[in-house]
Amino acid sequence: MAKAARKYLDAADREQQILEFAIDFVAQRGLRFTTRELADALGVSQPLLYRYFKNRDDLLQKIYDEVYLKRWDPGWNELLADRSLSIRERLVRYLTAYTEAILDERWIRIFIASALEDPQITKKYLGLLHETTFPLIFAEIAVEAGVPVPSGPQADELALEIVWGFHSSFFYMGVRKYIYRNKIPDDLDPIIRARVEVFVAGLVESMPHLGQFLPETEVGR
Amino acid sequence: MAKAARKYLDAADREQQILEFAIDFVAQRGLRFTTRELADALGVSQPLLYRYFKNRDDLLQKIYDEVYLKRWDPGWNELLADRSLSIRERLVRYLTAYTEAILDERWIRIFIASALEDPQITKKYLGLLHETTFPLIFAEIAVEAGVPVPSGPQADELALEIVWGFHSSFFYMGVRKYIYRNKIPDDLDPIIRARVEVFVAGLVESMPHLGQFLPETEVGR
DNA sequence: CACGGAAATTATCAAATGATAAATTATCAC
DNA sequence: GTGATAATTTATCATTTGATAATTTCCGTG
Repeated sequence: MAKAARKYLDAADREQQILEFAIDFVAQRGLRFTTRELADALGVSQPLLYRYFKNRDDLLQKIYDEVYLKRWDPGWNELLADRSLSIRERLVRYLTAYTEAILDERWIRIFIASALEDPQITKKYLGLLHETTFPLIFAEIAVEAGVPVPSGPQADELALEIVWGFHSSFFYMGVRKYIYRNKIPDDLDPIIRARVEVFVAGLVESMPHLGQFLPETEVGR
Repeated sequence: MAKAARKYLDAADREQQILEFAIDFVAQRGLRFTTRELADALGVSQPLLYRYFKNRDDLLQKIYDEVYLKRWDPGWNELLADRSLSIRERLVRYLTAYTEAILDERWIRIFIASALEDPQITKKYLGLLHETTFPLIFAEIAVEAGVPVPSGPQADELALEIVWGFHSSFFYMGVRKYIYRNKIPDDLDPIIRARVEVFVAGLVESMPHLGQFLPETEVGR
């Protein structure tokens, strides 16, 4: 309350306030915003932004850092590896946590907008999925299916693609909601459970025969 | 050759040339391009653009029309309904054609950029999928599974979500390639076949039990 | 080959924009 | 309360930008 009445904020508070506001603002308006639009919407003068941020790009960089950092929970991979739970249950819990983290207007819109502008910005985040989470999911389902994880570059690639397809469908719900502005169901739990069921059942069923989809090159090796 | 040497093109030719060039240009630079950048890159003067396009927004609108129109083949739905082929084969053929149509840098990047700017632009295209193609796919797999298509709003929604998840994974390959700039496999055929196999097998297997994922409300009705 | 009309460029504007410097106002310590 | 200090605003610039008007260049036709 004392803070709210003040006109002159402490530098640290003002910087944080601008940053938080800018995140929402940029999520709505996209990267074409002007510094004046932002300052007007926040109710401060435009040059004030330059007291806290070196320039427009510096502000954007801070926005990216703030949005992307601290959304990734390293505990997720441990959860996926915890064999005291069924693989279906692990996937449901992981995806529930994951969708909760990313189904956020600011996260989705800034993620896509920044990737469109410069793919480097999102590279680190995507690498985490691609190199750690996806192989783990595939391997755990292989255990469930009772077959050895297929090896070889072609088989690895196919496995990754299968998991990509599954996993991306959850991110894509965010795209549908916050970019296409489609309605998506309020309660995601049944959808997560149904998709997990379809995916695990299908992959357990077909994993023994996935080799048939590989090019011949690897067969004789 | 006669056309190539001319400095003063026919109005219709010049308009087409600018439009084609602008599509590539906007796909790369995004919507933040300036009219001068565009004109310079094409090698004409900036005011020339205003001879052919009323203003910047008019050019953008023409770009959207050109990119979105004529990419949708109405024959796709007929193909999906053709029971002389197995459902797996139909899906493989449909998805092969579909991915070929949309795995295009200009299409993907302009689609996402325009949706980010104004979701109205992509609404018609998405409606086609949501209202026609998706229910059809689900119904055909129900036939394959030998069960009646579940009915009721909750069941419809769940069915749509399941197909959304599957179908979007192909569009998402375009996002990965042209927005994230990730490498994706050159040969998509094995991936399409494997994903179709996993999906159909999983859905056939689990469709009889999908009711368990519905909220209780519908059970007693 | 000249001449008329269409196509294109040059010149130019007013508004918008990122950024800086100078002046002003609030807040705190004493 | 008063003055020092930090926070904020006002004033201002140089560029950039979308758009228009005036001028010039090309090209087919008689």
